[in-house]
Amino acid sequence: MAPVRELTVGQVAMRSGVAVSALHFYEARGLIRSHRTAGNQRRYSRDVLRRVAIIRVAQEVGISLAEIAAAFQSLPEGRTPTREDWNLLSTAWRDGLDHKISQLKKLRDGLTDCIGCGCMSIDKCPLRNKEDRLAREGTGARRLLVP
Amino acid sequence: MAPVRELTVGQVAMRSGVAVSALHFYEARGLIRSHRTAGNQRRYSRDVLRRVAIIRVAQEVGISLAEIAAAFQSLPEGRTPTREDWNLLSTAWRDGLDHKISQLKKLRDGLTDCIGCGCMSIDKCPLRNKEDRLAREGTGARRLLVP
DNA sequence: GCTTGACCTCAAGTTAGGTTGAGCTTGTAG
DNA sequence: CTACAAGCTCAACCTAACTTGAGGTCAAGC
Repeated sequence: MAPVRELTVGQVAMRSGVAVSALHFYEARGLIRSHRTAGNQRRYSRDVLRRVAIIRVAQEVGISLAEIAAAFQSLPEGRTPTREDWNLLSTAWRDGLDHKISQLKKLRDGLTDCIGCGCMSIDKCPLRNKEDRLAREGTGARRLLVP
Repeated sequence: MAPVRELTVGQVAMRSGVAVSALHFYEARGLIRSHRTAGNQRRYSRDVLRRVAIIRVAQEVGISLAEIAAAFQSLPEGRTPTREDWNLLSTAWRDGLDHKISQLKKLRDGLTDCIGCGCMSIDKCPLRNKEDRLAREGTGARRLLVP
């Protein structure tokens, strides 16, 4: 059987469903890595597919590329990450995810309660958190927080 | 006791925790409404605070302003929304929120399983959905979907 | 009556996350 | 060996969601 072949950008794009330009972009942001052939073309090892899959899912739930990149720092540099490595990553995200899930549930179930409760002065409404988590973190577009 | 006083932008900004410029912006986007004094200054009725609170919470979970605006279309034009009105709104969002919640749970609980399972060909991985929900909806920044 | 702070408008700038296009190089199939 | 698809780089463009700044108005206190 064929040895573990390396992938071209096009192949990664096909299999992961993201555009080549996005892969270039992720690489520039340090989310994925490649090495080059003699002819300066990118080659990826197979685990890039896992990374990309995680990137997409994480993004879909509102985690920024910067945060994903930060989380990926915990992954090993040289070798292909093991199941354990990935597990650590999801554990690191757990608190943020838990918070997000509870916010979503509140929005889903409790919108009316909270909205109707007359407690709209920000510092008291349970929907809003006293820590002012929405405080700016620089200018520009406001990002979702999963600290 | 004082009658129901109208609020100035500054007051709304203070009480809601969002910048005056953001309130202008929301108004331009049709998310909130005001009328003007003789001197061309904005005055808001109290229920703007509820709207703003919802906007912030909805944003925090990844709903775009456009989607929020669309949902707000269901609110009554002339009168202050009742608890029932708000309830309808959250009901309308329920499916999207349910989906998001399940995605988050998968990410939280199942990252390792899925990542480790070797099923990384997109069309088969349970973390990814076959409907290609990530398909582009125009160019530019990719938005979270809560359809 | 004047000053001070809150408002107003409108244009331009910013960040995130990519896409698009031009111009040039690689690699593979016929 | 020659097409021609795939790659490469780099700069420019795009949307969302705001902020910043310039230049001018309004209103309440002293």
